Amino acid sequence: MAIEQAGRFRESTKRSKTEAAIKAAARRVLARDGYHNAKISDIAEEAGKAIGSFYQYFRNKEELLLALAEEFRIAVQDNIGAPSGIELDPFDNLRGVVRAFWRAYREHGAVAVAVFQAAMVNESFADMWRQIRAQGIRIASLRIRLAQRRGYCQGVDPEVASSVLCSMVEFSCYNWVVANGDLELLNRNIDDSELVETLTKMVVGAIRWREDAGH
Amino acid sequence: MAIEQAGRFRESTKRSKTEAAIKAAARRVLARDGYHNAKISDIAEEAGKAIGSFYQYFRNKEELLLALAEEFRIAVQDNIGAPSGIELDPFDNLRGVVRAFWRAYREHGAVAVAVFQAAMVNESFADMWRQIRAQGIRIASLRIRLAQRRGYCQGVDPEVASSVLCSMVEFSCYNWVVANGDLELLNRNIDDSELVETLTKMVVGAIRWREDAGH
Amino acid sequence: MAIEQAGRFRESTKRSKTEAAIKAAARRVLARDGYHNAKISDIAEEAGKAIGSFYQYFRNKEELLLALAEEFRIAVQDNIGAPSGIELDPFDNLRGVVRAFWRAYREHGAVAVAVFQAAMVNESFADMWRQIRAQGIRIASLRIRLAQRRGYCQGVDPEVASSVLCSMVEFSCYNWVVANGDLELLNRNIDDSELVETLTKMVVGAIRWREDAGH
Amino acid sequence: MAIEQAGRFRESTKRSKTEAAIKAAARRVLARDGYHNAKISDIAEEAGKAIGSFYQYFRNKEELLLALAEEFRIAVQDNIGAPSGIELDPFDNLRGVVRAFWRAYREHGAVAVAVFQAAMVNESFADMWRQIRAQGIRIASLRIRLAQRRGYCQGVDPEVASSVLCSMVEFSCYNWVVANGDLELLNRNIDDSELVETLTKMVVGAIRWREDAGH
DNA sequence: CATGAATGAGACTTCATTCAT
DNA sequence: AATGAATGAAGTCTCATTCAT
Repeated sequence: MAIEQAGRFRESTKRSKTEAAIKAAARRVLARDGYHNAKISDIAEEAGKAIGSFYQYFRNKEELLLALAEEFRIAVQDNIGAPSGIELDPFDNLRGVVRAFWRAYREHGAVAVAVFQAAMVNESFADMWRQIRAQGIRIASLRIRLAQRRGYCQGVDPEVASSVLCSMVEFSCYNWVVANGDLELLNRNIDDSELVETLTKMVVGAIRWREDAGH
Repeated sequence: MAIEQAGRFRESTKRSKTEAAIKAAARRVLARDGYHNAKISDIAEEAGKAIGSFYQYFRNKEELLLALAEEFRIAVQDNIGAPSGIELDPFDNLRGVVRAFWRAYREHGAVAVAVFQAAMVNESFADMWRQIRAQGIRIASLRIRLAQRRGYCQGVDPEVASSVLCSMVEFSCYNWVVANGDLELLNRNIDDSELVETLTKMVVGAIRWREDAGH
Repeated sequence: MAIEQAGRFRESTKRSKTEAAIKAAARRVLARDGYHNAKISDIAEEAGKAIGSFYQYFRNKEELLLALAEEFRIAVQDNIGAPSGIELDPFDNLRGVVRAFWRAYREHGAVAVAVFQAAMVNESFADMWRQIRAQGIRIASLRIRLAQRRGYCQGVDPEVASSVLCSMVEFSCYNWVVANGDLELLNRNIDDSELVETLTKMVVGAIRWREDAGH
Repeated sequence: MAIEQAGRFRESTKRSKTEAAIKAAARRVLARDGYHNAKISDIAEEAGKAIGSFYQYFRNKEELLLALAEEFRIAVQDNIGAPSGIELDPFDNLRGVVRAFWRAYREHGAVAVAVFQAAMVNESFADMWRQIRAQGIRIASLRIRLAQRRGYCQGVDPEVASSVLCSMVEFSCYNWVVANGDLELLNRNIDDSELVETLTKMVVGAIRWREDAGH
């Protein structure tokens, strides 16, 4: 029985090893070629496996991306979710969220972009994309309401403002993290921390204003 | 000679008529199907022309998009660039830019998105995309420098801040204008003017802050 | 205008020529390899066309067979339908039907068999097959009712008897016409007319009996 | 030695158990999906065995079907062949044969159909099919000769007539037994015994006629 | 013997592009 | 210039078969 268990264990290890190899290869190919240019055969080759092996684990490219996206979603949640003490100052809290998002993007950016690309062409990914965004918008809108109770950013709809906030963070990360974003443009060496710092300040600024503040 | 000129005129008119028909059809198909799903044959059919006619005017889909993008760039410039009196208050000025961008996006959104999609897959479009962004970043960074001279948003790099600003505007527009952005999410009837209003307030807020402002 | 018409005529001629070439090639390949072994590429090659040309005319193998089957159905109708004077002696009439069916099978056998093969695997062809059979059963059952009114084959259901009759004719034709049926078995030179003659006699015999006839 | 024998016995029992499970599963899958759609993996799964186990007992799908077909042939022989008292009236005798065939078909129809399907595509199965038919034709031709000696069905070749007879029986059984034959068509509840009864009457009628019988 | 992951040949299908009319 | 049939490269996916455990 010990042998049988060992056998099973070894087998399932082999199975998950191959799957992991394919996923890892997929992330690399996705990062390199983008979702639309990523061919199954390239992914298999990158993984050092036969094409058929891909289909042992995923029905097609969509299902693969679905699996990767799930991992991304979990990563974001793990980074953001847990310590988001609502008891904190809403601005400090937002700073934490931005940093967490940036970190997740740094690691899983290729997948996030791939989902985004797929969403442009495929309705089920468009849905997933909206879900992910909705999650972010909900989180941010809570902070905005808190800020409003303290007298800030009066007269704007919290969800709309939250949508803007998310766009700001997401797309900044996209343009900085993903292939040759604006950094090349800026032609200067600006390190991660400065980017996040500035982004955070502006996120906070975008909701920490009062109508009556003089110019 | 008069006849010849008339002939040429008629010819070029006819030529540009077919070309215009194809471009118009392309815009519709792009809006409907996205760049990657837009087939040459679909565009030709939508234009009521034969496939061969497409190749009479464009070498391939890229060239077509290049032409459309050029029109988009001009439209944005016409709306924003020229008369943007730098003499104005930088915040009022930014408000104008945001509104202009929104208007351009409303009209040419499909093309903008198509260029964006193409940029994810094709290096030459990625370059074009960066150019377009650079244009926007340069414009915004001027306003930020002005604001900084008045004591606002000290301690941030104007180009980085400008990059964030552009991301905020572009991606908000993207998510609102393009197919079922966040609006569906919000599940509420929010009209254009409120969206732009909020976006503008936040854009301004994002740079109109002082470190010493108490909570 | 004459030129335009000529052009159109020439073009449409070209179009239908290619389609006809593919259909003819398909019939040959179907006869040679059977439905399941017939590859699109083989058909295209046999027609001297590129694979892509096949798809210009048929969405897939099913649609091709559908078209061929329609021609078969029409051929059978043309051979049988028209002169089936119900005023004739029912037995003479049946003889004519058998001969007509045999002739149709001789010419379109490969298609008939292909439909039959496809019907074993594909529900929509199974339906078509049942339709074709139903047509035959209806025709035969009329003759059987006539025969019954004259006192023959009492006590059997006309539709069931008709089903048997059709099976007899169809499957005899199948086994004789299609690749090396029973003829090889018989190892003798038996010509068409004797086969049809015997088949006809037995078809007639199968319904021209009376219960009271002594052994 | 006793132990060794016991071991062998147990082994061979186990062996045949797995083999039997696969065969039984194959019959079910064949009935459900047809020969061409029946995948090895489906059969293995249906048997609750691993794919590899299939190859322990059969070299491929053909060999499996060969084995099943052999069982079918034996079943038909057992039902018909052996004790078919030639001393009986040839018509009574034919009735018995028809009933026997119908019974065999009812039980092993799926295999018979599978062999038939395979014969359409595969020369070695075509051979087997002809052998099986030849067997039936030989049996029936004997009865026909007997009938001819008594003055019936003069002027027809006994083998050809026998071929027709076999086609009638086989294909009627096929159309009635196999998925949604003509029964659906008839749209009526007709039970087995009536079908066999009618089939038998017509088989007999098909050879029990005299040229001189008046209309 | 049993297992089932790995393999890759082979079939299908799409679509950008060409070219003869 | 306009047309659209013809083309075939390239990608997707299936499934019989092998082989290491």
